[in-house]
Amino acid sequence: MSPGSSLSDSLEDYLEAIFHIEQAKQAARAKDIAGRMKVSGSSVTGALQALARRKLINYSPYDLVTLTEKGREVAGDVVRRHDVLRRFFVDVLDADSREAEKGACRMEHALPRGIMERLISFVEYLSAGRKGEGRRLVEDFKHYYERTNKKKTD
Amino acid sequence: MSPGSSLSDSLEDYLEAIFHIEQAKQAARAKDIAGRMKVSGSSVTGALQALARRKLINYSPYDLVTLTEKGREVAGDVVRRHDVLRRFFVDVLDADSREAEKGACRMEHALPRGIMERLISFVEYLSAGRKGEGRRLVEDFKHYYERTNKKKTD
DNA sequence: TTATTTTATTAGGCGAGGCTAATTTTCTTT
DNA sequence: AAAGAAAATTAGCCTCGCCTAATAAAATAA
Repeated sequence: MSPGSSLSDSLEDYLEAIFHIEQAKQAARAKDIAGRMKVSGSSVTGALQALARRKLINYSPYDLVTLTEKGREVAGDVVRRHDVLRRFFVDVLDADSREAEKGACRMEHALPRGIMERLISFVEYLSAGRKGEGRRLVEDFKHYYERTNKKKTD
Repeated sequence: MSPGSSLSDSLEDYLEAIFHIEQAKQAARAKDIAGRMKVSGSSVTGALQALARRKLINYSPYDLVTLTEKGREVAGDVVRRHDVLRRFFVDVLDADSREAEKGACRMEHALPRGIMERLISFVEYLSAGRKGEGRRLVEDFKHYYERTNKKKTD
C-alpha cells in the first residue's frame, strides 16, 4: 500500500496503458502509448517524465518503458478497479458492452478502495455457484429490467 | 434531453451545490456556494459566469442565483446519479456511509446514462418487496462479505 | 445619510494536461 | 558509412480551474 502519492486520473491512464502494452509485448514504446490513448507524442513524453519522477516507470529519454515494481502495483490496482466495474456493468446490470467499457474507463479513477473490495466480492458472489441464488437473481433482474423498461432496449 | 453542451465535472459540482442550496432557501448566494464547496469566492464567480453563459442559471453580477429550467434538469440529473450510487454503496454493498458519500461525489460525473438507468432499476429491485429475493440476497451478501473478509471490518 | 462591514468581482498567477511545429536522436536502408 | 525515414523530445501556446490580493458594490449601523 502506497497511499502517499495520489496520481492524477491522467497519469493513472498512462500507467494502465503501459501495463497492458507491457503484457502484450514486454516493453512499451512512446508510440504505442500515444496510439492506444489517442494522444500526441509530446503528451506522452510529458507523462513519462512525470511517472519517472515518481519512480513508477523505468525510463530514460528515447528509451523503452517498463513498469517498476511500485508502478506495477499501482497499475494493477487501476486495472482491478476498471475490471470490476466493467464486470459489474456487463455481468450484473447487463449493460451494453461498449458503454460498460467507457463507463469503467471514466469511473475507475474514482472508485474508493473499500467500495472496490466490496464490489469485487459482490460480483463474485453473484456469479458464483452454477445455480446459486446469485446467478438466478441476475437472470431475474434482467427480465425485470426488460419488463419495466419497454422502451429502447428491445 | 440536452446532450449538446457536456459540462465539466467542476461545473456539474457547482450546479449540484446550487440545486441543494436552492432547495433549502429559495436562492443561492455566492457565499453559500463557496462555503459548501470549500472554494474561494473568486472561483465561484468564475463558475457562475460559465454557467450563466450556458443558460443554466439566472445570474447577474452581485445578484442571487437560481437555476433555469434547463439548469434544473441538468442538476437533477447529476443529483440522481449521485444518489443512486450512494444508495447502491450503502444499501447493497453495505459500505461505510462516509466512504459511500465520497465515492458518489467523485463517480457521479462519470456514470453513463444507460448504466445509471439500469443501476436505479437494480437498486429498486433489490430493495423492493418486504421479503422478496432482493432483500434476502442483500442480507446474505452482507454475511458472505463479513465471513470471507475477516480482516478490518470487524 | 454617512461610515463600516460584508459580499462579490476583477486582476494576475500557478499547475496540470493537452496540442502543433521544430528539432534531435535513433533506426533502417542503400 | 551516409542518407533518409521514423520516433522522441523540446519549445511554445492554449484552456481549465483553482488561488490571493486588490477593488468595487451592497447591506448594515451609527
